[in-house]
Amino acid sequence: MTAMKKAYSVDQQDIAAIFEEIGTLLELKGENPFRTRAYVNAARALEGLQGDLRQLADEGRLTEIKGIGADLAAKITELLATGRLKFHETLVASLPPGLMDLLRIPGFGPKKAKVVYERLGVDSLEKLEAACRNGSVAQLDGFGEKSQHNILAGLALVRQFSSRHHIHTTRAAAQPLLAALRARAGVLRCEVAGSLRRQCETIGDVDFLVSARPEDAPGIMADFVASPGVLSIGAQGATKASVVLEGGLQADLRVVSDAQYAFALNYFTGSKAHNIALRARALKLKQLSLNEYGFSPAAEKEKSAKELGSRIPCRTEEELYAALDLAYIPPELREDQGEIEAAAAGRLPRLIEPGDLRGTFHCHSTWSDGRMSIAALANAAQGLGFAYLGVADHSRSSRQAHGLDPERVRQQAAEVRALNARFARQGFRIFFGAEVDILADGALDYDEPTLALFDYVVAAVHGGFTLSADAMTRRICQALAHPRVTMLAHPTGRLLLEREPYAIQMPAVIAAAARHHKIIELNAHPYRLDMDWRLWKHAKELGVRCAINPDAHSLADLQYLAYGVGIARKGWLTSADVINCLPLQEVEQALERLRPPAHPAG
DNA sequence: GCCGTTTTCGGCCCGACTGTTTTCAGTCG
Repeated sequence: MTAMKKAYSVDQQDIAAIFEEIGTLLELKGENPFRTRAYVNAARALEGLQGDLRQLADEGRLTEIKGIGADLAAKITELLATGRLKFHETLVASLPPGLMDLLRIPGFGPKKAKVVYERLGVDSLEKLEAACRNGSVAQLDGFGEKSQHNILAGLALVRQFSSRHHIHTTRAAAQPLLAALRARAGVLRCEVAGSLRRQCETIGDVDFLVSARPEDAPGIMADFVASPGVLSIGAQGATKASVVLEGGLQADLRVVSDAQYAFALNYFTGSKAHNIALRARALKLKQLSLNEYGFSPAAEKEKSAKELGSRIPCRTEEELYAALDLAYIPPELREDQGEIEAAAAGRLPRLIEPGDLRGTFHCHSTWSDGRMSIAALANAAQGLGFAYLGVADHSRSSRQAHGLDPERVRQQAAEVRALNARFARQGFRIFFGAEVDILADGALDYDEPTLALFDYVVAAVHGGFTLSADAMTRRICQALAHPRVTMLAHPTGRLLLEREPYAIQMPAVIAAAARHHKIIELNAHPYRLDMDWRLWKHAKELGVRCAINPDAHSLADLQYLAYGVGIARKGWLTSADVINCLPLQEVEQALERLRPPAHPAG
């Protein structure tokens, strides 16, 4: 294995975070806003960068990254070489550490933070609260009683809720509101926009978009802010309202005319980076300015599309993209990660859809910690229209999950054989697998004769979390090299949203999977949706196939496959990249190819 | 601080809402 040791453990995500922070700090200091934005833009560029930043730096090609010039290239080089950035440290030291916390308050940005800091010496949430309570904030220029009151309300929210929410809980909260909006008289078209429509793993807030006649808008708005579950109203105007739902989720509603709907849907779906790139394209290609109301001639700034209607009317987003000579770009891809170039060249993939799944793997039965028998799981899979289902119960070291010893594995194998004899007539098959622990030394939890009983083996990490990132990565790569391993389970093992993923080096793991022709599991369980979608794009580029697995313990868990498909779509995956999309016979052949012959008798 | 078919200076996406203002700045998306 190649040495994975690095001089300093900063990667491009760390550098992006530092640039992001520099942007905020410069804003707090009242720096030139365009200089500030340059750092934020550079952070975005680094977050989405495919390939090896260190290699680019070594080859002196950092300035080839859009948004990185000579100055930022030098700062990246300094970070890679020393793990630190003098400029950043000086900047951090020049401001009190608690100042950044103030920005978490809704409606409270860098300019206001700067004022309360310079005029009142407020440099923490606690001091801000005290300053509001003794009335001194309301005395400041540009502030008043209302601002002071809103800051106190915002402080309470910050303390009560964290700022991002899982797609699973967000969709559950959004569903009834969406249904109510669609059912309301006067609502012509209605859709969820924003990061939820883009199928992002975590959601900052929910955006609803409605088209309606102007005279209907106020009533729709009033009903929305009075919906069940609304905790507080942040803003309510003629076309826009913003509320906080129980659980701390923010929900925004925009109402536009039906002629504006396609433009607004596109605009509010984002991402921001995608929107900016689209507008730049409209200006360059058509000399048209694009906003949420339509296209307008760039030369006539004062006459907007809002007043005159769009220069190019579009009823749907398909028409909007066509007006820019682009193929329709699915929401999941709208991250300015090459999708516009691909759409222009007609090279967009046909993304995987939920209906493409023919089966799934990694389901737990009552043999270990699942709640359904194997037969019940198989029936549920048939109910979903699947042609196969892989059972993969825990190996013996996972004692808390009633992992199976070799003797019970043999008993389970017999049950699966008996069931398959019955299911074969219906063209359905149960694949017999196991979720086998990767032990501390990188070895597998069963001996060779036991491993040879399985149709496939899912290797999984369930312990040793105190290992260093390098050691954990080596351990996983070693398991991937094992001939009996078919796929790697929940690679980043993010058990809960609030917890950090295991500190492993995913690019190295993906490279190992490519080297050994192994499959990487895209775990669809909402609390384990793991691997950033950018890594799936990277995996695809290396030809690594994935398996979208529910890690199911109950019937309800099988529904989670939809989340896995969403993440797969964000990673540009097509049905060809996902083994679950193969028909039964081809899966049998594929698993057989990955499976070494059993040892000769003896 | 970046960028360039307007290329080494002078721009940098655009609009709604709020609260403070009497015409606008700040924040947000």
